[in-house]
Amino acid sequence: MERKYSDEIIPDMDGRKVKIAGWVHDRRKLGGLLFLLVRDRGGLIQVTLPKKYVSEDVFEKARTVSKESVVAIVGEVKKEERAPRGYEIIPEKIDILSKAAAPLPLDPTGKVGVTLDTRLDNRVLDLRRPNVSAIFKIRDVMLSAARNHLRSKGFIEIQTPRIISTSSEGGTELFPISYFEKEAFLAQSPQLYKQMMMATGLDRVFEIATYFRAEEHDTIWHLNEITAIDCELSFIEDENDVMDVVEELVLAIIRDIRENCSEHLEGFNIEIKEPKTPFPRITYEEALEMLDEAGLKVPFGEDLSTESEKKLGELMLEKGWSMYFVTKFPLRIKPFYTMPDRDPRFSNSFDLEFKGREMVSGSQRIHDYDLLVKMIKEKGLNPQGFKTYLEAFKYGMPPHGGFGLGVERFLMLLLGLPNIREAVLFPRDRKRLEP
RNA sequence: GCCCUGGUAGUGUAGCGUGGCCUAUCAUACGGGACUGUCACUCCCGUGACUCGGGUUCAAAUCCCGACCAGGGCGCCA
Repeated sequence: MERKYSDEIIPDMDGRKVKIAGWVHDRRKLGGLLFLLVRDRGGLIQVTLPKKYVSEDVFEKARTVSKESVVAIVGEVKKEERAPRGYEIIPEKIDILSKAAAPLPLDPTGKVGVTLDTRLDNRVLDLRRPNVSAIFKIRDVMLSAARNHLRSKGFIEIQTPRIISTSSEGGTELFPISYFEKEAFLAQSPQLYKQMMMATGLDRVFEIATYFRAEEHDTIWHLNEITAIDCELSFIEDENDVMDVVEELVLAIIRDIRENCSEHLEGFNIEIKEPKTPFPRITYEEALEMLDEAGLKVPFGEDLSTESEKKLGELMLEKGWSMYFVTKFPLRIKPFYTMPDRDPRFSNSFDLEFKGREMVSGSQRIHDYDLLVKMIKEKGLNPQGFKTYLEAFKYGMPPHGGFGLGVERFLMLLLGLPNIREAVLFPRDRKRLEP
């Protein structure tokens, strides 16, 4: 008999024999009456066992089966107003496919609290909780929305190497790995490769992939293994064209989630609103002025501290803006490939801020070979290490720009998750390598 | 890397300031029992813990030192 999911059964199927399967979520014993709540991907199903009407064997199995055991049940659908879904199953057969050990290391029904550490140690059980798995159903919609949107805008999806040689954009630390007789590293971003793609004539590319950062940070906001949506596009005027792409992408994702995730969003105490558009584009200098007026001094030329970034978020939210760009960062604090502004102190760069946190970072890139070599040297890096990257700029490179969007950060901010680790199935941080 | 806070049954917690009355609280889970409409069912009985190592003291869950682990903030970083 074909298995049915709980949400495929309706009260009108009264009298039909069905097979269901799932985990024993809870059990309520009332002497001669026993309720078994079975959880599957579609939710919970009530299996009702009146002692008089089911076989002794079936009743005994249901009475003694441990919570979270996997069961398959064949029974009759009974329309019943007193049951949670308007129907219940009266079983004629119960197979215990896998017994769960007791007691459980955490409570999937969520009756008692549990710390994040315990949850992550027992992540598989944790993910059985509907509120937890909902995050990943939403994440799925997020990435699918991003793909659909970008494709509709003429971007093609690419895959660049995760294993890279020494040459990199500098900045963040890399994880070294052993690659036969050579030294190699895990990719921190697809930056150099996606730029090289601009010299191929593909014009617009995107990549959704995992990257590795060997930073020893330890916050609710950082991971050592992250997922990013990276885009790069050619023939732009300046960074404003890139910001247009970011804005449309972010809006497309939020709209898709609002449309398709209402069920998954139920457990979150949050209403996802479409941010006010167009997103303001305030320059670094303007941001500094706003902060100065609010009593927060940021030394000119320095990056915004966490405190000032959060403060700026508050100031913007007061004006009704939950999402906004900060543009024209000092060239000095940006990577070598960032296009300088007409005012050489600044750069054609931007961050997209959401709730006072950086979620996207992007810029117009340098497409001129000589300027690029000059900037590499100015950053104290050796052009020799960027040989293959630089080759791509020698034989015709269009003006281009791009950005990277942190998927976990977006998900965390959108859903109001208290810790970025919640947005990853199996987070990797400074201390955690298991599970 | 720095600063702050914490570590008590399977899980989540109370107790710690002012050491003794802790034979360590409560909830939930777990085992047993009663119960035919539960939906955090209810009720009765039971099992189960002071992170580790030193120290102070007549006496340490409680005070001190160290280690390990965790939570938060900052830095670095995106």
